[in-house]
Amino acid sequence: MDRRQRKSREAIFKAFTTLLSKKEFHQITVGQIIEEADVGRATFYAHFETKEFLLKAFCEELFCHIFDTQNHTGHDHRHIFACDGADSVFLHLFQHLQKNDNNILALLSSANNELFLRYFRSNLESLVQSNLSIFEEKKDKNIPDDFWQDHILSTFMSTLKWWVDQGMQETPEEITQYFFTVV
Amino acid sequence: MDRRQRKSREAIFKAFTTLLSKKEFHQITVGQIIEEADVGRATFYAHFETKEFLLKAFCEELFCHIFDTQNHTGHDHRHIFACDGADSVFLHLFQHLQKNDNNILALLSSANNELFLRYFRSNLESLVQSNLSIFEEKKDKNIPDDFWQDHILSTFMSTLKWWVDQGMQETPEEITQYFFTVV
DNA sequence: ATGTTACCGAACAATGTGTTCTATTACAAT
DNA sequence: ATTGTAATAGAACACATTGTTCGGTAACAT
Repeated sequence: MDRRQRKSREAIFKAFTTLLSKKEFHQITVGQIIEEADVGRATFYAHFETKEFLLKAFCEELFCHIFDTQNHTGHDHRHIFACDGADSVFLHLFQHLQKNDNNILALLSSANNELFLRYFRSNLESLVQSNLSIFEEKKDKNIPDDFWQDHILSTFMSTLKWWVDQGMQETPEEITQYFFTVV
Repeated sequence: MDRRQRKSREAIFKAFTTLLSKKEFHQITVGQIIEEADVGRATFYAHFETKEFLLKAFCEELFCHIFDTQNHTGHDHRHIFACDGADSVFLHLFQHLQKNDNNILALLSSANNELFLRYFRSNLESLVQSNLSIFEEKKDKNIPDDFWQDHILSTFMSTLKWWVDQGMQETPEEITQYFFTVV
């Protein structure tokens, strides 16, 4: 990719992150983004159709980074699926989130970001699906599979949200224990 | 209240409900509301500061109707707290929602309405608080009280959302059973 | 060195918001 | 029934935001 393109794209992402830490998504304007990013208006629209597409691209990069199953060799970052052995993927995910990469928590805790939460949830969905066996013993036979799956997903999301809203005072291990206790 | 005022207010509420059943909140404009309600622009702003305040007022009336503890005598509507005896308030709430008063389900199932969900949740909060004892036996002592309370609340919300999104094929009794099973 | 491509900056139309004004009409109280 | 009050319609208005277009400039790859 052209260096200029990359620079503009990154400047926009950076500006977007900065603004997201200060205010909600829907009250951020394109004008603010391009001012913060110091790029021209036309440049923004050359990169992203609308503000929503920016969020979409932003989430995709973020979730790719967090959820991606592939190991990027030569990369010091360990993906959650690369974890060796005993730890649950959920603990690993909580640990990962605690680092607050890319200021992701600002998105989780701010008031309105249901779009972000939807992306997060849908990315988490496949993770839960491939780990359903962990919860098999806890499942009651009287409830449908998809309801059960939805419940695990929802419980993870609300646990995470509760953790962040409370200021993340618990360790990832504790929060994982809470999660497994209630589910 | 002046009959003209009441008429305008109701016309706006009605138009708002109609529009909400067709599209998401954020893509409804004031222009569309006043056209549907057939009131003047200035009239709308004489009643509501902004579109958000309209939603706020709308939710307050709705939740007052559903959650209010007072019995309006001479009113054929039975409030959930007026239920006599054995049934849980949660079953009663599911039953109530099944009737789809005021098209409330359009708000629950449509894509973006996190504002509505927040109102719903905060209204439900006190209901859960005053019924915490029901779940006392299920509570694990290793988790904090507020986490437990948040979990019950979140589980109810996600159960309701799942029910609506799936087309409400289960009876209120079944869905209540699901709810109590997973919580 | 050259052709391509992204960039800036400004201007632009289109849409939506919230305010203000005047004239009109419904209302309530006497 | 009359009269003063208050809500309304309707239009105009300033303002903000969106997304597009265009010409000139500078960075890029080869």
